[in-house]
Amino acid sequence: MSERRKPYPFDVIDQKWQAIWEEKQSFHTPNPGEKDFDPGRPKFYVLDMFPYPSGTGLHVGHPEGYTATDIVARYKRLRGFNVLHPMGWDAFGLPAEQYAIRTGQHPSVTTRENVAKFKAQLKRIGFSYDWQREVNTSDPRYYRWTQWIFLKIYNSWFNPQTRKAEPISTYRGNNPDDVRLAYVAKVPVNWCPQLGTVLANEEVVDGKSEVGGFPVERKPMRQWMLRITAYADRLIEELDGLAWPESIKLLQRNWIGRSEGAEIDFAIDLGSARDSRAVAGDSPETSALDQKKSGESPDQARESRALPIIRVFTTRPDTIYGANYMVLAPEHPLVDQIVTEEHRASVQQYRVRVSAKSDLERTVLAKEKTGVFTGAYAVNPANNAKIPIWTADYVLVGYGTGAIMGVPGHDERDLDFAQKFAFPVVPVVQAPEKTAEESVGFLGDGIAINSPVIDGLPTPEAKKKMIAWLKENGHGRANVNYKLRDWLFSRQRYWGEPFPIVWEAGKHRALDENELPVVPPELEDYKPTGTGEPPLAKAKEWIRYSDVAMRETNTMPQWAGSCWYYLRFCDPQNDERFVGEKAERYWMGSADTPGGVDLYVGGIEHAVLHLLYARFWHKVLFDLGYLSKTEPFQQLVNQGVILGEDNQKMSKSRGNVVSPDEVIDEYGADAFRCYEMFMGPLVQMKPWSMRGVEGVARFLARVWRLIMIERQDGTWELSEAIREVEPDKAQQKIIHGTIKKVTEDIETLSFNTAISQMMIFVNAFTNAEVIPLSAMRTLLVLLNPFAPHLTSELWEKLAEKFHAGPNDLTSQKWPAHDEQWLVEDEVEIVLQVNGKLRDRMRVSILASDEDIKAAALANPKVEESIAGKTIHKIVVVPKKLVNIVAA
RNA sequence: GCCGAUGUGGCGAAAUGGCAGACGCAACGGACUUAAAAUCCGUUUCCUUUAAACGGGAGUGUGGGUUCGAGUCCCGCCAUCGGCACCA
Repeated sequence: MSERRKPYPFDVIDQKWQAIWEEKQSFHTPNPGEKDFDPGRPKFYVLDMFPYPSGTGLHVGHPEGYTATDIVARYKRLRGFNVLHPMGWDAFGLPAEQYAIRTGQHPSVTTRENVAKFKAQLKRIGFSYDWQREVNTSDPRYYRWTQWIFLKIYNSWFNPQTRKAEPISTYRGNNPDDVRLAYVAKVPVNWCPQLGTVLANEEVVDGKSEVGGFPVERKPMRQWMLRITAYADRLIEELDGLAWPESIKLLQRNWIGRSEGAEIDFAIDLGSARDSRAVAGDSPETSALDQKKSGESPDQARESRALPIIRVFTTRPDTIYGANYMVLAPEHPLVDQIVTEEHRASVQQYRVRVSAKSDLERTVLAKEKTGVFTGAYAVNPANNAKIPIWTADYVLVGYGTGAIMGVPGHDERDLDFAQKFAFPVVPVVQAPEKTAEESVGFLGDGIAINSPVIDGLPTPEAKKKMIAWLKENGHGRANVNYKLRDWLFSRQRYWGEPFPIVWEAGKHRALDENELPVVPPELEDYKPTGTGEPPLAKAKEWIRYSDVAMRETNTMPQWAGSCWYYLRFCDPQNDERFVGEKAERYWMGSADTPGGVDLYVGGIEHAVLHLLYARFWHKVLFDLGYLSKTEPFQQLVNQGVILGEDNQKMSKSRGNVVSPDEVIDEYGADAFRCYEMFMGPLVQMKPWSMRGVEGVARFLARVWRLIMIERQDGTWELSEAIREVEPDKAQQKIIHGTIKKVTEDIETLSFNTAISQMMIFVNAFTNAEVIPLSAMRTLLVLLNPFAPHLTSELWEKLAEKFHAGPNDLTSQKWPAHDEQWLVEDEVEIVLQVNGKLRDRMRVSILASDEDIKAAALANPKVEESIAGKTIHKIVVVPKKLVNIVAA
């Protein structure tokens, strides 16, 4: 490769301009109040999802989104905006820690090396980041504020009245620890033995860890949780005003999984509950998770003092007359209380069997329903029928109340279960145009039947009336449930933010803000303990906070740092505040939008992880008065995955990974950037092609040779063809057409077609004997965001010779197109007969519809086609076509 | 199973309801060259007529529909990809 002569000296040019930008700090953006800040310009905040600096360096997928945002950033600067375009490092994370486990090298050392490598690679591509704003989540000056935000969350609660987070001091209840937005709970969590840590639901895919693909088990552990469920409704509602892809909004809505329905209380039938202890139990334990809620409901206090009840959640209260059995999740705490002696052994056996199953076996792989009878019975409050209570693992302890009423007539799963265990099946909703019998298995809305209270009512009304009836009679109430669970926020890791928390006499307590940052101790051994105890527990000195207090030894998940980095970019050096008020208001306070970052580009893999977590933190900080907007990201764009040349996902094992370095070595940074954008629409998945890079490189070389010609000795000089002349009419048309198209295309992120248009421009000038200087200067500005090195060099060359303005392209103005050059005096009109193309003709733009009709009918090809037919209609579309309908 | 996205030449793709295939790749032909590379010019959806040219027909996964006119809008189906997945 190396011997092939370069089509233009991109290697020299790239280095030269990167050095100039670095030296002049061309892309540094001052904050309000700082030197050189221009308040007269509008602001634009364009952000990339910052990378985890892995040891393997960048592949060509990373810079796809980065190139898109860089083009927008450079374009907006040329349009006179103050542009915030930063980059940083999501630097806490597993690989550095695992490397440390293998080698003993401190993760901070590995991280520093990887960051240096990433940064060098990004700089080679010529991105116009403001490197003075670089942040690193593993830097104590950064994570000090991550810990500070945690304290804010810890010291807040969600007031359901105001629907906002408020300082915990405003809470009037007895125990603030019950309502904090950060709390400790012993719950079944996703424990991954291989990784030695627990994981959030969002990090578990098909029962395996998202990182590494190791099996994950359910295990009850004491962990830190963040009360994201308090924000479930707002996280759904406040998506509405955002310019995000509908598919991502939908993904988030589905993940939150709001469903409206009712809670219904089923009394346990005393006649069958032989174990007197169960009946005598005075704790109205009704739900595995929502005890607090039920404890507050007024109608329950009245009736359940003496009797245990089973509370279920259903979205179909209108089907209650069809409920002829109940199921408790195997983990449901009431199972032990209600099971009869006769069935205790089989229930116990069943529970053991279930607990040995992985999530995968319990869900995806479960082909047949399983379950056992508890021996106990409940009473259906609608018809007082005595119905058996079973336990079965198709009911999940983590959703709703962990118990259901079985309605085999109108629920697929219940029908499966009923068929397997031979329960009767009663239709209670009649499907449209079906008989009652045929309505078994019908899941949609119909008419209530066999249901005295609501007979004849259509489903929506039947639901309402049934809920009202249940409420009136003290058997239930309307309720909303979510799939979203609270966010499991602690990890058993070394390389993460320590919690600013100490434990004293079994209770947690927040450290004071001025004790931050809490820096992790040096360790010799970073290995997970394997017991679920975090590695920090090994630092015996460090964990002793005082004679009576011990430090929390869990660390925060990697998401913590990325939850607010976009805020820190606004004011990264601030040691007084997580972000200065003025800077936050300026960069994050866009007028008339709910969000602050104007354009956020990144991978779709964060649709329900980072993007949900960051929105949650943002709302808490907004509620507490620290931020200007309710949402962090106004416009979101997901770039498509770049596949290998073999159309497969890029991976080391397939050997199809392309590194930006090899591409830049051979074709230069500008060709790399342009190809990334020319491949196809930004959001689309598309395969890499080295041939394609070559094509784009040829285009850039043609631009070079429009302006430069090669001497005998192989050096380049400015072409004599460039003259200070006015472009002719045809040239004006293409110049202004290109200005218009490229401008519109950048605004809509259609970079591929913008490049196509510039190719057309260049092709049009390629063999011109005289090339107007102004045309070239326009082209260089338009192409600059895409190919900044090449255009800067050529701009300078032209400026030197023609003494035309400053020789720095970055201080130029984006051109505006002039519509007068785009209007034509004559247009081509398409002639159709019955919608089929027959001929074309040129007519004056001033021709009337009548003129055009007459000319069309006089056209010989048209005459031929309509010969012997009757004309029914003639459609004239001005400047476009004539369609003659004839038969 | 449910939800969503996408189906256009040999390939990446383009097309406010109005000339399908812009632009690029690959391929083929030509110019330049002793030769090659590079560069420049041209051809290139498929079928078909013809000695050749001019022609003719079909065509955007598939079947319908709306419309003077559909790649584009509507309904059904098929395929691929992605998400969720016993969520009551």
